[in-house]
This record gives sequence, C-alpha cells and structure tokens, in this order.
Amino acid sequence: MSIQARRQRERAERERLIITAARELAEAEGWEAVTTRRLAERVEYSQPVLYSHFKGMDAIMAAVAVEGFADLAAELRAARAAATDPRKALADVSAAYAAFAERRPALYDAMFSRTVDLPFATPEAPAALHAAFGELSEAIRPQAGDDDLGLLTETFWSGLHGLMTLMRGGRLPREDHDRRLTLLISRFSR
Amino acid sequence: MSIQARRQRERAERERLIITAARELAEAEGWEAVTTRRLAERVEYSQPVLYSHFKGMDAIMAAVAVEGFADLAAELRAARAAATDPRKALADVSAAYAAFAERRPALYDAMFSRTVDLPFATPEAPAALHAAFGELSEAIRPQAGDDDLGLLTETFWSGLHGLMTLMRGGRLPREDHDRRLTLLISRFSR
DNA sequence: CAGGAATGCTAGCAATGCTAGAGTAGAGTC
DNA sequence: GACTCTACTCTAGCATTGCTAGCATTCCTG
Repeated sequence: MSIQARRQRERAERERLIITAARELAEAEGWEAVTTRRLAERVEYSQPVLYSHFKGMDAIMAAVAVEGFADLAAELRAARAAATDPRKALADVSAAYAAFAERRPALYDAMFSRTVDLPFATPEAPAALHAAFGELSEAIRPQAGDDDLGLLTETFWSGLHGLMTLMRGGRLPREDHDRRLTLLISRFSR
Repeated sequence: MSIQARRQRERAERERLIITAARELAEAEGWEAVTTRRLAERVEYSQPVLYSHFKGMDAIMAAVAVEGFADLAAELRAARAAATDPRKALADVSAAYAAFAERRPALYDAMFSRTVDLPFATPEAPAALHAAFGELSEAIRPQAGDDDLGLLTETFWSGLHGLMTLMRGGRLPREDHDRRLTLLISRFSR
C-alpha cells in the first residue's frame, strides 16, 4: 500500500514538473517553442513519459491553463479587496486583468485564446475559473441595474478580452490602451 | 512588352488562384489543414511555386486576410445602408459583424486572431480594413457624445471581437449570444 | 535555328507529434 | 536468499510539417 502511495506521489510530482516546465517554456519563448522534445529534455525524461501523463500537447496546455485560472483569480481578488469604493473596484479589477494578460501572454493564451479541451461555460469548468469569473461579477455588480449579472459579466469580460487580444495582435495601438480601458469601464458604469 | 505583360497577368491570376484555394481550404477544414502540400496539389502546381509568390504560409494567410477585409467592409456597408434610424444601424452593423465571424470563422481568424505579418493600426494598413473600421465608426458615431470617435470605435470593436472569439472558443454559451450582443449595444448607446 | 534565361519540378533536409517494441529495473513469491 | 513477473522508461522509427537546393524543361530572343 505504502509503496503504491509513494509511486502515486512521485507521479504527481513529475506531472507538476511537466506542467511547470511547459508554462515556463511557453512564457519564455511562446507556445510554438513548446515541443515534446524540448519539454522532455527540460524535465529530463524521454518523450513517451509525457504521453503517460497527458493525452498530448493539447492536454498539457490545458493543464497549464488550469493553473493560470488560479493565478488570475488570486490577482483579481487582491485587486478587488484593496479597492475602497465600488467604482474604483471595477477599475482596479479591470486593470489587474489587463496587467495579467500583458505580463503573462502565453499563459493568457492557453486560458482564453487557444483551443484547449476544457469545459468552460458549464458547472464542470475548473473551480478557479469560476472564482475568477466571480471576481469580475462582484466588481461589476454595482453597475448591473436591471441587467442580468451573469450576462453583463460575460459581456464586460468580452470587452476586456477583445481589448487585450487585439492590442497584443498589433490590431490596436498600444499607446491608447489606458484610454480605451477607461472608456470601456465608463460605458459599463451607470 | 506584350509577352511580359501576358506573363505578369498569368502570374497574377495564379496568385489569385492560390489565395482563393487557401481560403476555401481553410473555410472547409480549418487553417491547420492548409499545408503547403495540400495547397500545391489543389492549385495543381508543386510546392516551390507557392514560395515564388509568397514568402511562406504566413504571407499566404495574410493575403487571404486582406481579401476578407474587403468582404467584411462590403457586408457592414450594406447593413448600415439598409438601416432606417441610427439606433437600428448600430444594431444591424453589429449583427452583420457577428454573422460574418460566425459564417466564415477561418477567414475571420486570419483577419483578427492569427498572427500575420500585416500593418494594422497604421495608415499603411489595407484600405479595405480602413473601410470596414469606418463603417463601424459611422454606425457608432451617434452614440459618441464627448468621447473620441476613434477610441470609441476601437473599444466597441473590441467588445464585438471578444464576444465572437470567446463564444467560438467555447468560453461563452452560444444560446445567450443575442442577449449579450444587445447588452453590449445598449451599454454603448447614450 | 541555335543560345540563353526564366520557370517549374523532383528530391531532400530538419523538425514536428506521436507510438511500437525492446530493455530494465524493482516488487512480490516461494 | 533466489526467482518470476509486472510495471516502467527508453531507443528507434513513422508519417507529416515548412521550406530549399539543384536539375530539367520550356519558351522567348536574336
């Protein structure tokens, strides 16, 4: 029994190692640089080991994304907790979201842009994703009025997501980012 | 002289052929199915011919994107022209944008999601892109108030783009799309 | 009807995701 | 304490990718 437990523990540790290595590699050089060979070399195992843990590269990316949800949720929560009044809370949470996307673009892509095999808009979605979404919801709740809070959160989130992806793809000039963000918030405020 | 002219014409035709084939292949099976070999087979030339026209696959995708800007601009213009009052114009143009993204997802990705080597937020950007952006601008102008029209257009566009990409990536439930779109428009209306 | 230049093809390279099968530990049994 | 057997990891390889070098061929020019 104890031997099996130790093996399971070692396996879990190695899985974490793989996920961390994949994330670090992606954040350092982008997802296109995360190949099975380079990842295997980094964790000092052969490629087939990766496949004993994950179905394929997509599954590895999904695991990285799940980690990212927790990080994002924590940062949004911190931003909301530090804010004094509701209006500032929305601005601060939005700024935290934007900062996260800017600071960790590869991680953000795995979470929100790349096609990964994860449940999103269902109860089975990762708990951390619900947590992050909940932070956005609470931040915008004071501005909901008669609108459905869930729908409003989704729509505001779309605005944030669109701003970040279009800017990062070179479709929007960087220098106006702050003004666009302010404009988005003001239009979503009653 | 005439011979050179004919050759140039034939070359241009073949280039169009390549672009069209790439777009059709992408729209039928997605961009990951557009490989140099399949594309070459489709246009009934060998692979190196593609490289005599384009620097690589990215450049082919960029050419497809430029074609797409013209299509989108035309559809937005038609929607705006058919609308009776300003409020309806914004709704119709937004719906046309969403319909375009839904109907031609691969084309939309090349235009707005994939990283392609094209100038966007500069005067050198494709004229058709400016045209499409201009349609959005005119549609939202009545709602601008004291806000800068360019920034407002960019921000509203980000909202549309975010809605479509998140929904298509499975991050937002499809069934609420219309309500989210309505909500976005209402928040951007004065 | 030759000479030459443009043009398209065959063949191949390095790298990709993924897998089959061999080899090697270490755990359980007498 | 020796032995079998299971579980695990690695080497080697497949099919496919984007891209390129160098050879044929074709067609225009004089």
